[in-house]
Amino acid sequence: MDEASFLASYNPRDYPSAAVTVDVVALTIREGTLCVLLVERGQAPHLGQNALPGGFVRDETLDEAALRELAEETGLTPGAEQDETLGRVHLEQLRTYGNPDRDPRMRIVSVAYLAFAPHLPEPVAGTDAARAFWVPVDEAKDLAFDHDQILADALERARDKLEYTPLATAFVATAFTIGELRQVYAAVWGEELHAGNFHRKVLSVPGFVESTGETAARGGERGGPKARLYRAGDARLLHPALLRPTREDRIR
Amino acid sequence: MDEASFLASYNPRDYPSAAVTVDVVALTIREGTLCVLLVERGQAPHLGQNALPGGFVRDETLDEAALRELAEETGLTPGAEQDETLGRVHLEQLRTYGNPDRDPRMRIVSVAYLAFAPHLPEPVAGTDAARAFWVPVDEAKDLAFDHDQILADALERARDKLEYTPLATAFVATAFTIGELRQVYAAVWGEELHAGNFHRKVLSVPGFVESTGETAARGGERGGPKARLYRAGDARLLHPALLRPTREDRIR
DNA sequence: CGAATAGTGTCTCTTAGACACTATCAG
DNA sequence: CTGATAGTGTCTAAGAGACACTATTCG
Repeated sequence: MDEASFLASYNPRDYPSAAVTVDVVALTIREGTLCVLLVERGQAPHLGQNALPGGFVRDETLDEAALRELAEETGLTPGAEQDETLGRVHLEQLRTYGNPDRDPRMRIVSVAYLAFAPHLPEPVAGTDAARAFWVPVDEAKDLAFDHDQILADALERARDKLEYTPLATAFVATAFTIGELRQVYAAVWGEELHAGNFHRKVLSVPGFVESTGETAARGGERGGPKARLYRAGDARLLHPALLRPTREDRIR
Repeated sequence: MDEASFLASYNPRDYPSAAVTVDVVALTIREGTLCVLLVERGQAPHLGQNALPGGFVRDETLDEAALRELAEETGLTPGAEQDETLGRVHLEQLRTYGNPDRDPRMRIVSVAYLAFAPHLPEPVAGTDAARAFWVPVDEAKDLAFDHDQILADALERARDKLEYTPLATAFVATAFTIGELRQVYAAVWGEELHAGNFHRKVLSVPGFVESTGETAARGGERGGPKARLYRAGDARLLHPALLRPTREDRIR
């Protein structure tokens, strides 16, 4: 049955319907390590197991549902106030997971979202967020449902997007040094980058970063000169792109 | 409400649920022009308007639903028989559209798919596919619901994927000439490519194409030597990529 | 001071793209 | 023959990456 005839004979009770949820893969960088926001499940199925934060979609857009879930689990408030932290979160749809057997109880179609955030405060006890915590992505295993797969897809997407978009700036403060930006790439890609070449390359991409004219208050923790500060530029795509070191196994 | 507490207190009738559909953006190339498969709606809403083929998701995966819809609308049979045409269709999820007001009757969440197909036969009358037809993408306007937006997103994705994946080979026969491949790029990108440089570039990308050792039966329609034939190689990503001519307006 | 970091200079290799040119084939 | 196409050669400019080097700052 196609959509047209479905609609023509429409009666909500005549057709099977599914529950629609959103799940959010929220990524941030803490102490040089890429971390993901998880919650511990308080009920069956998968009681006690970790899972991605998510929930039922209400009378709202899918994007709104994802932002709401993220806000609830982090204890931050969304909205027009342009919160210095949550207001800067980048949110995008990842993909949708809807295998009939992905939830043991009923058909649940989940729209997964990917969120990039600068350093967020630890979720505060006493709120909805009490059950949420940040975990290094390497330690996020054995998640509930198909969330291992969702996380894997999210990480692959994140690594790709750093190459050709300026999204790395979503992980740092509004003013940042080139070294901080390089640490973002290192954390997400899991490999060190040559500092000198990275520096020159970032500055050579039009619209990636622009100078604030300021300089960092102090040098590095283990020595080194005070670095210049930059803010995100107006480019939406990086050209030329910052390609990862080629790995044959990604190609075939 | 998050997913955990939703599941714990689960009763299907207790919660609002949505209808889940798949919509398919099927692209092919006919006479050098990129075309999309459309159906004419036979019922309200949007009676008589063109729309993307799609339909309700049954007890199957989302991917299966999309393939089934495509098969029904083209009159071809899917399945393990590896049909010379439908078996070679590349199908991937595009994104999910679920704004509360996208359908006037009820909440419908639609998972959109993108299909790349070699030249398919005209849909045959007397079947479900009688209402389906191929339309050049430039002429596919004023579609029902939010299908204009879905089509626009699909075209953007298709143009991107040609750059860094070997998907162009999904638009041609199993054996093809470099010239035919170039016409695929020209049709999707909407701009001519330099024949000589394109030729050398395609052959320089490891795993993109491999020679069959054969030669085309005859030269071009308007003259020219017989071209060598190639088949798709084993690369899943093109490295180096075949980048489109840079356009400043795509970057900012 | 010694170690680490910011930032720059330089060299090599690869790639993109412009242009030119020959060979082959249809009409 | 004429015109169009297949395929190759060559040159230039740009970018990636290796390596070297200086200057600055923390401990």
